[in-house]
Amino acid sequence: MAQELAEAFFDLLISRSTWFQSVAVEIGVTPIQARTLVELEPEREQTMSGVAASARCEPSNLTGIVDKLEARGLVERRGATADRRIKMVSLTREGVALRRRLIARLNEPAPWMVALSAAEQRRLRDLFRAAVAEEKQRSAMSDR
Amino acid sequence: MAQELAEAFFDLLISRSTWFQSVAVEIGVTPIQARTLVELEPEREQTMSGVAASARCEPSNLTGIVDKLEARGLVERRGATADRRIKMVSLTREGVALRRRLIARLNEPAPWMVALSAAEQRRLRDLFRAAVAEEKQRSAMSDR
DNA sequence: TATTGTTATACTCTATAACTATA
DNA sequence: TATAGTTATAGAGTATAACAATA
Repeated sequence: MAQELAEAFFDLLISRSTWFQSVAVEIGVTPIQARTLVELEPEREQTMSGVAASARCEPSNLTGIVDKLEARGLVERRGATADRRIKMVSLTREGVALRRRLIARLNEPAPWMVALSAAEQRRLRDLFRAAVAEEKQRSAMSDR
Repeated sequence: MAQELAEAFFDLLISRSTWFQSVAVEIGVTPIQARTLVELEPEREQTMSGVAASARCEPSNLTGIVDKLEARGLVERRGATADRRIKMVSLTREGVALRRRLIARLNEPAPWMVALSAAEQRRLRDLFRAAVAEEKQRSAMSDR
C-alpha cells in the first residue's frame, strides 16, 4: 500500500511539475529564474553562493541567472560588506511585485484541495510540512 | 487553510523534484531521458510523436533524446507500419531492466508515507489518483 | 593558501522553423 | 496539401575547471 501511495504521489509530482513550468512561462520567466525568485525572499539579502545553494544550482551558473534578472530590473547586487569578495543579492521593488504574482499563482489551491474538509486540509498540510522537513534533513546529510 | 495546504504541497514538490533529479543521475540518465523511459511502458510500442506528447517535449527534441537512448541500446525504433512515415519506439531488454530499476527507486515510499496507517495510506493514494486525473483533464483542455 | 564570485568551455535541453518522405 | 519525423539553429540550463580579487 505504501508502494501504491508512493506511485500515486510520483504521478502527481510529474503533473504538478508540468504545471509549475507553465506558470513560470505565463509570468514571463524561465523555470530556474522562477525558482531563484521564490528563494529570494523580500527584505532579506543573501550572498550569491547562498542563493545558489537554496536554488540548487552551481554558483557559476547563478551568475548568468542573476545577470538576466538584474538586466530586467528584478534583482540587484551590492558589494557592501566587511568581506569585499562577497556580493549580496536582493529583490528590487519590481522583483518583489513579480515574485508576489508568481507565488500567488503557485500557491493557488488545486480543486482537489479545496474539496477537502478543513480538518483534512489541516492534517494534510501538517503531513506535507513534516515531509519537507524530513527531505531537507536527508538532502543536507547527503551534501556532506 | 486550503492556501496553506497548497503552500506546503508546493514546498514538497520542490524538494521532491530535486530528489527526482538525483535519482536520474544515480541511475545514469538525464532527467528528460528518465522521464522518457518512464513513459515508455514495456510491451507497448508508441509513435515518436506519441512519446513526445507524453513526455511533454517537442517532437524535434525527442529525436535527439531517443537517439541517445538508442545509442546506449535502451530503446529501438522500427518503421514497420502501414504508414511508412511513422516510427514506433519501444524499450529493448536492457531498456526494460533499466526502467525497472529507475521506477523502483522513484516509487520507494518516503519515510513519512510508511509512517502512516494503512487506512491513511489508502485514503491518500485515492486522493492523489483523483488529483492526477483532475490535472490531466485540465491540461488536456488547455492544450486546445 | 583558501574562498567568493566570475569567466570559459562543453554538453544538454528547449522551442521554432525548414526540410524529407511519405500520405 | 497535410502529416511524421528529422535537421538546423539559437537561446537557456548544467557541471567542471581556471581565474581575479580578497581574505
